[in-house]
Amino acid sequence: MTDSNSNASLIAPSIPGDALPPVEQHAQQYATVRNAHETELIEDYVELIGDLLAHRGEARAADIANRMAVSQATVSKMIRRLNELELVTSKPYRSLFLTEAGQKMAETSRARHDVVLHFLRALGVKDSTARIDAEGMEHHVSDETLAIMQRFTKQQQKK
Amino acid sequence: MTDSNSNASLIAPSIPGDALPPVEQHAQQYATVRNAHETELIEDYVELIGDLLAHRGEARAADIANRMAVSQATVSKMIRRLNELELVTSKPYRSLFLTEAGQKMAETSRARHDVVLHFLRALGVKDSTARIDAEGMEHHVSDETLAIMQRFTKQQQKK
DNA sequence: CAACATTCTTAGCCAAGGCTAAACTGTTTG
DNA sequence: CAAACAGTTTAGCCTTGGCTAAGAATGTTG
Ligand SMILES: [Mn+2]
Ligand SMILES: [Mn+2]
Ligand SMILES: [Mn+2]
Ligand SMILES: [Mn+2]
Repeated sequence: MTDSNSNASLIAPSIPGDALPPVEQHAQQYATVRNAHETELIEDYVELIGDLLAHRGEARAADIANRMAVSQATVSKMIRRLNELELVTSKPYRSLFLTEAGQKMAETSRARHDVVLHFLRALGVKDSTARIDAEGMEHHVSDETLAIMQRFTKQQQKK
Repeated sequence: MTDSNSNASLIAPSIPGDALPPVEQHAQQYATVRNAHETELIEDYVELIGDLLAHRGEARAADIANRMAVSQATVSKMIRRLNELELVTSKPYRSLFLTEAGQKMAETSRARHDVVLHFLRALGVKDSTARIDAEGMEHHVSDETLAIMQRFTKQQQKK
């Protein structure tokens, strides 16, 4: 039992209230998350490569390693994967470039990332926190929610 | 773009199109996400086990497998991990139970999950979408953002 | 232009999180 | 009470995404 609702100004008592969702719906939740996890690192790489190309003119493996706080070996291996997925082109020991498909993914990811980041700031989250949260959240936000976030941000800015 | 935001007094926005963040800050973003990914599946398991115990009285591996849309073998392996982490206790072929630490994690995760879910609904996202988004987002929301979400939800409910 | 520094790749290791197939245990029921 | 069935575990496989250490390519500079 232990029914001491002392400082429970929080949300859910959870015990009697909310029932479990139906199995199929519940399963769908987890499956969608697993799915997002398969693509999110790829998206982050492609988005970063696009940003480096846009802001620095070139995208070197060492820059990616530094920005991601990951070893160069890890980046090198990932670049081979991106190559196989035909998202980047690369000659050994040279800067990277995005394929058509890569550019498209970079744009989409960047746009989505920005919507989430601007939304969090509009909500009142401080910039450094918003950046951290957005980096993870972006991969788990549906188009429906994204549209609502965008509307909210615009509304907030009018005031 | 070009943030005309109230509390963005921190980083200089500069050029339209947002400059890259400083390397250390950028690296911190990715590192935080990697960190979250190490614990999120554990949290989902523990949270689900807590919910099953609360709503069904027992938590069987088969139920978890069904709800997560994952094989029983996968669940069995994960239960061994949860055991080693001393989050659950289990006798072979019997229902699971949470340790003290497990109960604490379940409560914390459930509370956070609910805050995110209720926030999304308060924003105007439809329930089925909100549930899916919340399942992924919850692991990437800072305490700061969580508090703001909670405030927003309460505010919205007053209307 | 030779030496040194930086960058990049390769090889080999590891843990996490999936899977299938097969064996084992516990429960139900004919 | 012995089968049959349902639930659980184990074994073995795979991919992803990290790491370190070592060596090869490139770039810089005395
Ligand atoms: Mn991103
Ligand atoms: Mn990201
Ligand atoms: Mn979750
Ligand atoms: Mn995630």
